[in-house]
Amino acid sequence: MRPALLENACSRGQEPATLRHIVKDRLIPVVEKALLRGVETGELPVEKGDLPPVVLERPRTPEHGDFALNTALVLAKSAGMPPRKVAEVIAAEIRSCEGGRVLESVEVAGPGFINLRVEHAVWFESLNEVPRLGDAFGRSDVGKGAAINVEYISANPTGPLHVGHGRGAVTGDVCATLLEWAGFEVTREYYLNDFGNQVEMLATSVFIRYRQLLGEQVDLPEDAYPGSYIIDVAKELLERDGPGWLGVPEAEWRPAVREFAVERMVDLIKSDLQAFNISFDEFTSERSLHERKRVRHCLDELEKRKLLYEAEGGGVMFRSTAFGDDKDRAVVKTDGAFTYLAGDIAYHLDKMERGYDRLVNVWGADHAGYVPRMKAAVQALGGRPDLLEVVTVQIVRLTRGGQPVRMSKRKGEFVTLRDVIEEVGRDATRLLFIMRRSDAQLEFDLELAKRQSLDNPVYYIQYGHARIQAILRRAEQEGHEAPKGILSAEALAALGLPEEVDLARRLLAFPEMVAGAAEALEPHRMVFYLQETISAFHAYYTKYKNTERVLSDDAAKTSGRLFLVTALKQVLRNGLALLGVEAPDRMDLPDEEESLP
RNA sequence: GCGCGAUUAGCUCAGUUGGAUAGAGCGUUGGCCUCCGGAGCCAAAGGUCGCAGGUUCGAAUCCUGCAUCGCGCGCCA
Repeated sequence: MRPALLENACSRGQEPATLRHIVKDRLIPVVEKALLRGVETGELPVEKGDLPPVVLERPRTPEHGDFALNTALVLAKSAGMPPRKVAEVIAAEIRSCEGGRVLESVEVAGPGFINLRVEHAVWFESLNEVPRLGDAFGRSDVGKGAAINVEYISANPTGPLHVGHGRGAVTGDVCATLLEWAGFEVTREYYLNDFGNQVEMLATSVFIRYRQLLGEQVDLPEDAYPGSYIIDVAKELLERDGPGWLGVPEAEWRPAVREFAVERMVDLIKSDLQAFNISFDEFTSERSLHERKRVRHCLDELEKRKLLYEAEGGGVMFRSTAFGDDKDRAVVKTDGAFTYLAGDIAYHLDKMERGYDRLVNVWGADHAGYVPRMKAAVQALGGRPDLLEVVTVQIVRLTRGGQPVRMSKRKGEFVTLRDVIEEVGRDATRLLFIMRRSDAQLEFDLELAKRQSLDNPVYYIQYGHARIQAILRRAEQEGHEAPKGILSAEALAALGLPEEVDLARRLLAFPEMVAGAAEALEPHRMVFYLQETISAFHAYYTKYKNTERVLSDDAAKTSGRLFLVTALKQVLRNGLALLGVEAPDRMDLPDEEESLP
């Protein structure tokens, strides 16, 4: 049975699947109706069309109620009335429309805000959504099933992933998951640059190491890949094929060695990704785009639109300036070969032709200058200006105990993603990589990251989950009845401490937070949400540990609090799952008395 | 030189798309365990939101200019 308190004369039907905030979604129609009534009665001297959309903001301070409405401030000018006067009119309409069943109070405050305070019971009742939806609580369909392609990492297959790739990897992965939760149909994609100079240099590097292994005196060229993993590939090549490639014309060994090396590198990258809990739906090969004549096809499309022209010294230019780029870009070199850009445009055309409604690229900041020409290309091929969104990820500054870790690409000395995962752990690495806005530089301290203490946000968050599990285990041992399904009337009545209301409010904001983070492509919001929510729980726990415990002789209170804590556990689990981070049932304490004789 | 990003507490960073008295963690100082996990909590101190204008009921947030730092500016990929 649906609790009567939530039934409201002014509310209109909402499908649970579209629900983003169960309480807000009930209040907004009330306010809308109140505003319309004000206009109809003439108390609000504005046109119906001038009414702004109703926005319920969450005030910073609790004294300002649960939601704040700024409509009066917005309307004051067009109504020709003082803001507070407008607010009084609106507040009165809201009161009469709502009837005092959901709202505890409607107050005019400050310059003309209307502060709404929701009945405590409404918060707790609404919490029934959490067990009802379980692992799906937080999902919504604001994306309406639109197809969205998220491309990330796309590192050249010329070596292991490094730290910078790692940050892009988690950013892309969590953005993709957020979008899934927000109701998009998501494809995770890796663009494999297995074509062009860099992979040719990879082949060259491997072949030289191969010759060295066979005793030849040859030096590695200046711009070759110096890493020791190249030697490993050369050894594998020797193992598989023997010394037979020596003395063979380049035209013969090169394709074979290249193919072998790229395959090894892709395997290496895939195993790095697996260790990082990252997976893809599609790997699209640049080479295959050329082989399938997709690049030629793409240039034909541009040609049809009269957007190509011959350059002076030969080659072909793309008129990207027609779509806001600084200058036109070459797509065919003077030697007749396609440029990298030509392939990348073809790749984006390919994605467009596969029917995506939105394209998201996660790129390193060093590619930021590339964004205007890619957006120009997408528009040139008939895409909406906002079809392509690019998230740029700034560099990671790696430190150890505050001291910068020096990396030399020239000498092949760089810290790989795998090194970091092995040193500090997968969960810590993932979470710390996305706790900052992606377009801001990130300092990553290896010492701090692997410390298993409060200093480390990862352990702080995971500890919160473990602590709740400990309480639930204790409840079971002591024979308290586990809350299932709907909160009973008695248990509901027993809840009401300010911290309990606050927790309920936070939990119910979860779906909205997920949808907002997805829309903005800002995964770091999730980390902050979890941190703040757990912090609120720890404060509640500590404050009442000697007075109002979760587990007590009072059956109603115990039932209500177990319900609340179980809902909290569910939200933490869902949030951590979204981040791809473990939610441990217990955490082992480090040895406390190591110094005992 | 041009473009992009950044500039908020001693340090690392948030700031809900323009809201009310600008927040968190770390660090500093001082408190709280007859333990539902103290790996926790509370409190205090700490600010010219880089600078100067502008937009409006209202600006850390939007616009312009300037300063500083980083990145980019190839018929490389």
